[in-house]
Amino acid sequence: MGLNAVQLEKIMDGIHFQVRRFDKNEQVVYAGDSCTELMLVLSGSVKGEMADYTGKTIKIEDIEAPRPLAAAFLFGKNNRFPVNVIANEAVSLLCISRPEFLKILQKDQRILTNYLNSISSRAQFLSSRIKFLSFKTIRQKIAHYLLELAGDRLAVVELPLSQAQLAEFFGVTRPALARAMGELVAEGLVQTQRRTIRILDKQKMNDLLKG
Amino acid sequence: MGLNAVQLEKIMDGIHFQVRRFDKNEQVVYAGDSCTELMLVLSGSVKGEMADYTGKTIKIEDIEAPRPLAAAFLFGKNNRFPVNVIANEAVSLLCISRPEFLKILQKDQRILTNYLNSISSRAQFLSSRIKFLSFKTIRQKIAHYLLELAGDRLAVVELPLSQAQLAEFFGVTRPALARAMGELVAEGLVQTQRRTIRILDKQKMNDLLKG
DNA sequence: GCAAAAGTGTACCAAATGTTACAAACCGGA
DNA sequence: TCCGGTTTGTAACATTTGGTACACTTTTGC
Repeated sequence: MGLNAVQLEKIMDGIHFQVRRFDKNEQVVYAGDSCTELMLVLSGSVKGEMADYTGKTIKIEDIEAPRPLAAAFLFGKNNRFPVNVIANEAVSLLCISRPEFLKILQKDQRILTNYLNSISSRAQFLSSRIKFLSFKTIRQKIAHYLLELAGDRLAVVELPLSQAQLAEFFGVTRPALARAMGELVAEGLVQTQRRTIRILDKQKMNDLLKG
Repeated sequence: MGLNAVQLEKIMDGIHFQVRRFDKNEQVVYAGDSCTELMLVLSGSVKGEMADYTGKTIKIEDIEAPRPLAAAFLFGKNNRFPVNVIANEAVSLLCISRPEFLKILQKDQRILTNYLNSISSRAQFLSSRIKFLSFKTIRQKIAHYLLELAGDRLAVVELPLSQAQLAEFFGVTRPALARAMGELVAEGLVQTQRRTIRILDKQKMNDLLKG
């Protein structure tokens, strides 16, 4: 973060790289392709799609400039792309081979730090996601989610997602989520007014997580 | 990987570090502590424990020499240890501050590569674990697990885990796992003889994953 | 201000899994 | 060989969640 053109030019001096352009809907990489280069989205955006077992594809995520593509797969044991990548629009990608990229990392500490931060944050995100998925019941997921959102201080929280989005995030159906929420209300643990939720009994909410 | 004493000495030249020793059962770090140093287990082993919401602690993992401690938390957005770390036995730790460690990474490409590989592999592992957890039914988990184990060629696989261990890995109860397996047998998709499993119909097994 | 769309609360039944219990098959050592 | 512990197979019942449908409320766009 925070590199100007002059600094960039200095860093890229003596580094081999190439810029590739793709048109809208053009396939950038195929799932299973070997991942030997760092690919950076310079302009435009691409989407990662995973081939469903049925053959139909589902979108995993959008990657917009200036983010890297599959940063966790350039290194590590598995060097094959897990997804198909397709251009959302006209897009240009900066491609740098692994050895060249290592040179850059060794040359500039800011880039090294940024890259380490990026993949570390991803590992942390995945880790917290797994912790979340390990809660068995919907009640537990709600309790964990609300307590996290409220922190130590607050008793009233505003949901940042619609019920349907929240249900998808939880990996459950919307009616099931509404039902579980309704039970918590009936038991006097929370009060709800559409997206506004007041936590009445944090102690009991915590108890839910004991399993 | 693959650094001898002379090489190490050369790398560590001019680097500030310290070696700390802990006795058995001594607490090495507290959950919530800020993580500003790389900590490397030189000898002995430590365990990571998470404080349950009940107050009781559960063991997360053992870390033995020569592995690093919480490598994903030295960088990234969240720089606080997620777990308590306690010495399993007399243990010595090599501690290097983040700036000093960055110096090392810039100085030696092998260490840089090793470190990048380590974090990346972890992210990949977590990612595949999430994919696995996202299968809804036990049948799907079994199918995915067996197909992965068998690969393209084999039809007969030997389970490396007991049914109880497998159930825990799947995050389900043992009887439920046995029941689901029994149904697959009844439907003629597999044959089982305790831990030995023959996949009779790979096509149908694949179809299960379509959901 | 009205109509359409989106979001929410609730009910019903079906499907999947957890819980508990017990019997049968295996395995190791005396 | 026999015995005890472990692993595996199975059953009955309770609980949780998914699937679907529908009424109601709120927001959005015209």
